[in-house]
Amino acid sequence: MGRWEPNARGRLEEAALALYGERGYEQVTVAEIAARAGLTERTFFRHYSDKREVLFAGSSLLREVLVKAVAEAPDGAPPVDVVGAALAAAGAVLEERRELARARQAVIDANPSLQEREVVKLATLATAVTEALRDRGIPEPAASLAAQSGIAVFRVAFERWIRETGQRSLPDLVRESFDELRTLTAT
Amino acid sequence: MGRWEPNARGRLEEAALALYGERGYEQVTVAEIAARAGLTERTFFRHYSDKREVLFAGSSLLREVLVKAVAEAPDGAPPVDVVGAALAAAGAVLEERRELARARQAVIDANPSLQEREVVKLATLATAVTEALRDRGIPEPAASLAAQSGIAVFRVAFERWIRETGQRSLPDLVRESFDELRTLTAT
DNA sequence: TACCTCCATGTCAGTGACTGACATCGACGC
DNA sequence: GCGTCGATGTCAGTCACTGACATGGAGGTA
Repeated sequence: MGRWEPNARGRLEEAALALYGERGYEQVTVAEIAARAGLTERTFFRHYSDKREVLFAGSSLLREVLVKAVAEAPDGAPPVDVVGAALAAAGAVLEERRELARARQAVIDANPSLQEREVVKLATLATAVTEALRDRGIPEPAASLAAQSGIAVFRVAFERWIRETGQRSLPDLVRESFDELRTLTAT
Repeated sequence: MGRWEPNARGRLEEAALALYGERGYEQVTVAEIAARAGLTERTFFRHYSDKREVLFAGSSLLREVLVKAVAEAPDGAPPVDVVGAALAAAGAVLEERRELARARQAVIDANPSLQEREVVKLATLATAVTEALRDRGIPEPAASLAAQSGIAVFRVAFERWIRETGQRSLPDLVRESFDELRTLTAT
């Protein structure tokens, strides 16, 4: 057994989400989060660059999944389909963490500075997808347009998925929202 | 004459831009900005919610111009033209402050946390335009699409305007970029 | 076994952004 | 003249975030 309990990051993220949910983001100090995780404030800042970032660590996983899915799409597939498949893959990742995602989103929705960070993270995802598309040889501005529209679709689907008590899976909702965009732009 | 020098906000903004430009955003303290403006740190925070906001105060003027232009566009004009006219109006506002805009953008481009705030401000502008369009009876998703594409066009034109030493005015560049978008989407 | 290096974490002392409470004092209306 | 108002000052405090240095188990090496 190590000198320290394992999975410090996991404990920090769990503690932060719980405390932010209980008392609101601004009413929680980093020292409290760290204490709840059995760590010190200094260690928190070694893992996360700031107090918000602890809520957004998962977005790097999402980015990897998106980029990988774009890279591995069949040759010659149209950009729209490539992005659609990538978004469905990302949706599948979140599908298994629905309650977590819901709690996290509630915290973000209650605080403007967290929304600010969320917007940036989404923009980062769009940029990553754009670059992955360009690596497939898709030229601008098609790459940017497809990526940004795709992220917009994902937001819509994600919001429905969070809001509904329903049975539909996130990948299904992504496909559905995507079809709506297709319908719109086909007119 | 008043008890205080007039135009405290103007002095704060000028001092902040100058200091950020000279030494970089992070190397400047709010106390220094306030001192240069002949005020105290506390007064700075009465005018601006945080250290970044002093650079973005002008965006509310831009929002007003955009919303007003959208509202006053001729009845029955297609959304695209409404947005185009609004962007040109906003461009005209900035046209008179080119060196200011250039200095400000250089500061923003040099600091990620300022870029974060900029992204949020642009999103806010897009939302305002969307609402103004909906007030004209333009339904979703046309309103959102037109607004967001419009802001994207504005960003492209603005970047060219900042970068070029050229003679072309920002409103002209806005129209030019807008035509490029039209060409793209017409295919 | 003894030793050594690594590295995640702890400890401590800062700096600076931001806030709340209260004081000040010209302008302005009465 | 007098009272209110509003922009600013003053002061003390909290907390996010950082740099420098200490600690001690893990895992490798002689």
